[in-house]
Amino acid sequence: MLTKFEVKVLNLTKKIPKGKVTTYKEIAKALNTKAYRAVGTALKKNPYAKVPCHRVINSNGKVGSYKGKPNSKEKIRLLKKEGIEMKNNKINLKKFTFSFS
DNA sequence: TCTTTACTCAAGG
DNA sequence: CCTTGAGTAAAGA
Repeated sequence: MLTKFEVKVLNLTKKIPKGKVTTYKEIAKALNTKAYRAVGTALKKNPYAKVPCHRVINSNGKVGSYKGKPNSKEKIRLLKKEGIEMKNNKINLKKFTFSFS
């Protein structure tokens, strides 16, 4: 059962274009809320294949967690494959952060 | 840079 | 009601 909040989060996350990444903060902002943590909670609770959770990272440029593990190598590698440049496990937010309108 | 603390809110117990 | 969580920001060391 998905809540309204989760639907919003998933919807936005699905809109993330390839080669781009989004931060939890941006998503929360797009939802007009401050529930940064709730965003992450919603993503982890919804193993929706259509949702590229791996494109959602922390505002500090780190990938944060994925599949319940911090700095998941898979996530990093996948992002890198997407075309995201990285600096010692950190992503260039300035270039690859996608902003919602 | 790292750690601690405070803030915040949804979900689960 | 209390704890947890895929966070963020500010402050201190």
